[in-house]
Amino acid sequence: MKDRRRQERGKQRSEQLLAAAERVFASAGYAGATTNHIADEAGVSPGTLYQFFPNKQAIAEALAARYADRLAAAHERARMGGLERLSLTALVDRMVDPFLEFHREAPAFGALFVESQVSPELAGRVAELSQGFAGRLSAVFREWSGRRIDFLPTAEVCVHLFKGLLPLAVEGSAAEQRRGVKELKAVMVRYTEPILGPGKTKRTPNPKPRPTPQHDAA
Amino acid sequence: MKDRRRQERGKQRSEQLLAAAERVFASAGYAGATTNHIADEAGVSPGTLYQFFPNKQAIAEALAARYADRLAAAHERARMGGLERLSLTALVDRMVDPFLEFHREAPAFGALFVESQVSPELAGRVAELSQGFAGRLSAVFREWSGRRIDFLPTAEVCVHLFKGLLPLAVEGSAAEQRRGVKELKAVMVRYTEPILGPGKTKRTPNPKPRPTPQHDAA
DNA sequence: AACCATTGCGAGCGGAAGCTCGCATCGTCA
DNA sequence: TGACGATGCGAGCTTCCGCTCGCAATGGTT
Repeated sequence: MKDRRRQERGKQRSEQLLAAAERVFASAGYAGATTNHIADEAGVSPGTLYQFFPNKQAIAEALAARYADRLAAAHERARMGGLERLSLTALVDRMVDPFLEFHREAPAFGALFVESQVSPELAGRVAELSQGFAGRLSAVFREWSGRRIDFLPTAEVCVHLFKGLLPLAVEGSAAEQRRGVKELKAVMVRYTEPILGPGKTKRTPNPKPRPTPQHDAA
Repeated sequence: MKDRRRQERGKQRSEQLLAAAERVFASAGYAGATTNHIADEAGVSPGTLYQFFPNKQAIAEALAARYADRLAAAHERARMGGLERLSLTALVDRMVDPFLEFHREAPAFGALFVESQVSPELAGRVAELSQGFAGRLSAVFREWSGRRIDFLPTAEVCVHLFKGLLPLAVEGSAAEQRRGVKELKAVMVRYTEPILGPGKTKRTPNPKPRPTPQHDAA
């Protein structure tokens, strides 16, 4: 009874601290964040923080682990309903949109995902995150294309494209963000198109599927 | 006479310190580098370091400014001889190769160029670097395509592609680096092709210029 | 040789950040 | 209600880092 209560409280505190850490990491980055600030943001004392996490790094690792799970779940959801009948553009939408939406509701994700120059252990966790993403992407490519090729290298390039273009897709005005997202998707489509092949059952089987996309805003 | 000598010595010391800072920034990043370490690496005392630079940030700014000049010069050199008769692939080579070579001989460049989470002033300097790069790229696109369009947005996307794929092109084994460079160029070509148009005087005027590039290593 | 401006040194200062520890508070049970 | 373990607090310890300042070494001029 007592233990149960204690565990529940602990879970709550833990969540509370992780949420606070998320906000602080998002605004200051990992290196710029201080544990005192995180504790403050959570409304608890530094001592309480250290009852739940052995050190600052562990907080970021816990966030990374949670993000890895959530992102995998989001992509699993995106795969429901099958992929074979999608155009390449739609396929890219299916992979990019959940990722961006996830990024929006987990703002510290970007900071941890992109930020280099962290401790080796944390870097390892983040690398796992990227690898998981790449693995899922390559599986999707394989399923969609029907080819029995190892798409992992291609997927890894795509992950780096994500990282590189993420700032364009989430920073600046709403219009700039829309542009950023569009360019991100365009890059993905144009890069993967010759590698994935035309696909088997597409909605646009005519020889000129996309009329050579241009900048619409001159 | 005395002044002349003093100035010469000062320049030497300054160079010495910048070279040391370059090594330290390259291996530890900006935040991870310590001024004491830089002074040590240069074989001087912290006090001497602070005779030439008011603070740590100024060191990085001096490096950034020097990098901006050098990179601009490298690109200017790459434009010599005209661009009109080049294929798009060759054009991308002309812009990417100097950049990569520059990165190799100025290893701290990548750390400063990619690293986020620095002081606003330094971030501004780095942003200038990116903008200069994007500006030159857009001018090249304009000259090559012959179209009187503003290619700056496209060029900015390209700069972000660079940043994102740079790790793939400069880390890992030599074979991995070659692959990384190849993919970087492939991304550039495929992304810009529909925007830049087919070009006017190309070496490959047949309707199927590149036979749908694939992964060569399966 | 004597002098002195310039250059160089490095122990140490000020402060910030991660983390701790002894004490206060709370909640449960006799 | 009193006692006692669990929970929470926050001042402060330890370490590290950017930066300084008083003193020593240098070398050119007289």
